[in-house]
Amino acid sequence: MSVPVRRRTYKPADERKAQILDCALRAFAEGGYHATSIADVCARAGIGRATLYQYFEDKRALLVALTESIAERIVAAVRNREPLEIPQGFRPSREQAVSFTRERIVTVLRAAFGDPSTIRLVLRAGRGTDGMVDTILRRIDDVVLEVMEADLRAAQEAGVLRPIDARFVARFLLGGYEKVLLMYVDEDRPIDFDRIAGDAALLEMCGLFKQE
Amino acid sequence: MSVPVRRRTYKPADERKAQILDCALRAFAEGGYHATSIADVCARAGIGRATLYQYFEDKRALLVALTESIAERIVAAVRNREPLEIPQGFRPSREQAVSFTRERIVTVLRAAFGDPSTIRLVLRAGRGTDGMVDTILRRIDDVVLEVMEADLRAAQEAGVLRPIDARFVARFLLGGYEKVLLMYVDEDRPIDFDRIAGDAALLEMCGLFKQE
Amino acid sequence: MSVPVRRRTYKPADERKAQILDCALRAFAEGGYHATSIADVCARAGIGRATLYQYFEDKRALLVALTESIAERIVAAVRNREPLEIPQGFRPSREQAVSFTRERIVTVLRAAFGDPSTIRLVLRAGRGTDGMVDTILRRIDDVVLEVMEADLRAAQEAGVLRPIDARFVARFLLGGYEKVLLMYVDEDRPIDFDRIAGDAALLEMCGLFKQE
Amino acid sequence: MSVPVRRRTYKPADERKAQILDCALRAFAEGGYHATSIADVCARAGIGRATLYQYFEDKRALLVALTESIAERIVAAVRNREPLEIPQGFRPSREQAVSFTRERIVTVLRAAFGDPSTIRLVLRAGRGTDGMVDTILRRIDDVVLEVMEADLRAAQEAGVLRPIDARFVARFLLGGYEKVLLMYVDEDRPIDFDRIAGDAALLEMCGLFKQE
DNA sequence: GATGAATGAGTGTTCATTCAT
DNA sequence: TATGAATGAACACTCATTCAT
Repeated sequence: MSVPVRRRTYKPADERKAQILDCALRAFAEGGYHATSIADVCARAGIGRATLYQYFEDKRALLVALTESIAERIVAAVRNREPLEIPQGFRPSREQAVSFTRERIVTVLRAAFGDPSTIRLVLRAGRGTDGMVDTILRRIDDVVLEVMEADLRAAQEAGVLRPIDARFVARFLLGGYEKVLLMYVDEDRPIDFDRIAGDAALLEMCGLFKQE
Repeated sequence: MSVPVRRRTYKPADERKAQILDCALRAFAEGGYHATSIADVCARAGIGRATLYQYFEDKRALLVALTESIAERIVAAVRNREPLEIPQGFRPSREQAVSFTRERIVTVLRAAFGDPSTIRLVLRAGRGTDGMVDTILRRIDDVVLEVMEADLRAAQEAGVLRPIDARFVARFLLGGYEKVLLMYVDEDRPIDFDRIAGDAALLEMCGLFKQE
Repeated sequence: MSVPVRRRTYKPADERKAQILDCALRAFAEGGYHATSIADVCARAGIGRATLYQYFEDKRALLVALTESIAERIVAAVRNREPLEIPQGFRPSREQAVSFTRERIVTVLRAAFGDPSTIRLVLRAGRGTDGMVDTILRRIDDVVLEVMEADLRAAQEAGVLRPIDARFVARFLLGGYEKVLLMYVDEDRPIDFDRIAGDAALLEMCGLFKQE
Repeated sequence: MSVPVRRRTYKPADERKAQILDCALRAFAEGGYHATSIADVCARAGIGRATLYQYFEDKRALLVALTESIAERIVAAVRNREPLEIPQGFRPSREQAVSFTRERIVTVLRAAFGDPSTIRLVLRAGRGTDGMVDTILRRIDDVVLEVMEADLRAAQEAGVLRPIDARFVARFLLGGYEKVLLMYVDEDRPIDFDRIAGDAALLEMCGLFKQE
């Protein structure tokens, strides 16, 4: 029956800012951007509503900053990978190709989509809320697609992969990963990156059709 | 400087209802559910705001009805397909498998996602707006996945396809199609179903790895 | 102890708009623009807060519209006067000049500043609240000064009045009237236009210096 | 992109207080009381917001103190004048009267309204913001009117001036001076006290009516 | 069947002000 | 003395929704 008294807490500015971003991420991911009020975010952070406005212009700016920070992380993770180098005349076996692909996939997925809130925000909650945010999300897409395409092209040029339109394939595969990740997230199951990468690698490399 | 005078128009109830649904679809698809106001929808339909409430309980109900109607269409389209029947001992060639797959894909895509507004609504605008709507969208997903899985299982049992987890594969492929469709829609290009189906069929069946 | 239940009332749009303007005038005049909340204005009008926003963009627009409407009234009143025509060679006596001046003054004051709320708004509450409002208030000033100057010039050219800078004199006299009006208003006394005009006319025409 | 780093500065208490008052005067005069935030004032003074509260209770108290200090200055200036003494039976010529009046006017105006910020604050920005402030402003008015009236009465009793209601005349003239000063200030022109006093003295003493 | 007018409930946002250092 | 950080209290404003015609 008593109002929960919250003691004023103090933090250095950057810690507080980071904390707010973190709370916002979880709040937006769980409830969606529109359904989440500034009050919700602040309650999570244990701060007054006005405090949030010391760090972010407005609600929109909060989402933009949040998305931006995620984008940076993902872009860094993705770009950090060694570029694919296929030695002149190298002819991997099917098993080698599958296993190699699996490794590459699992690394990126883990780095970029390690936590469920990020997945939800990037693939759902953020989409269509605001022009600026969409732009940032598209940038993420573009960067991820770019490295996927680069990989594909390199392998195609080395004669290892079939020459299907790399742009198309990259899109298609990314869509596949996203859908599968969302499945885990929606069902609230811990994401089994190894399994996903294993199945996907096999599918990507060898297709479904069973010969002889 | 003058308010555009709108003459009062009369229509039979079901026509009006259909018209409102149509306007709502386009409005929601273009601007997103939250960013679209009842006033926007009514303006498109050339009716007063109060009129809409004669046909729909509230904004949410409007979206639900809209999604429901789309769900019905898609479910019908998807279920309408002949179930996949593979004659005992039939061994198709790779070319046959690819071409057959292409046909099945193109049919479903056309039926289910023939128009861009539907794609936008089902894959974006609707998601995460409301529990009921999400349920319906999940139903669409489930139905589509169900037939895809059924196909896969049948072909696996007939020994034609590799035994990768059918549930996973169905998800993955559906995700791929969705992402590619969204690409077209986002870039405002007419969707080239044949091309998509062609590339996807090859990828699905044969994978990327090139054997000599 | 019971919440005062207010029945919803209906009015044609222009009546409501006029009523809101009227309530706003009184509210702003009494409490000042900033200290008056939208809720105050609405309470006076017996309407819900949202209703006000059907008629005015925002609080600022309300004040602008209000000032504009007052400006129109004053400008009309002031411009409506017969222009001063002094017949060639006419030499009025001092008494004639004073009495004539008194008449002109009383007419304009009555027309322009007939009610205390208007005086308060124009001379106080409106000033310095907003660029647009200030512009309108300046327009009122300009128009009033313009006709005062015109009168002065005409009389100076006819040789009836002393050639003191007409622009200066107009300002100075207007300032005098305003200050006196505010005195009445501040002391909440009914304004005695005849007395004001009488004293002012004598002062203006004959000055203080007593010649025997 | 970088926040302007402000080094912490230290000052003796009364200097700081005076400095804050000075900054507040200019800030309020330029932007008006309500539109000026505490932050604005502090930015001008180059101090943190919390520092201001070491010197003034609150925003209102700041304005009160400011107005008070101005009031003191004006009251002192006005009261400092020699009281008007007219020798028994002295009959000044018109020219003497005008010239004498001019001198008295120019002295007071210079002393009381020497700087534009003060004019703006006293005649505009301060008005109607707060009961206490209004009281102080009224005190200024009263004191100024009091000496004007005293002058007038003395001269009337000496038979030099026409017996028009002294209270009214004082108001009227003060209003005139104020309006003219504001004109200069609004147009951002340096105030030409001599010219004002010259024209006003002539007008006051002799009126507009031209006798041959 | 249609709608102009009215509104409650809610949200984002601001700003003067306080606390802890 | 000075201030960065935190905040309550207030307020403007929006929008889905309802009422009376």
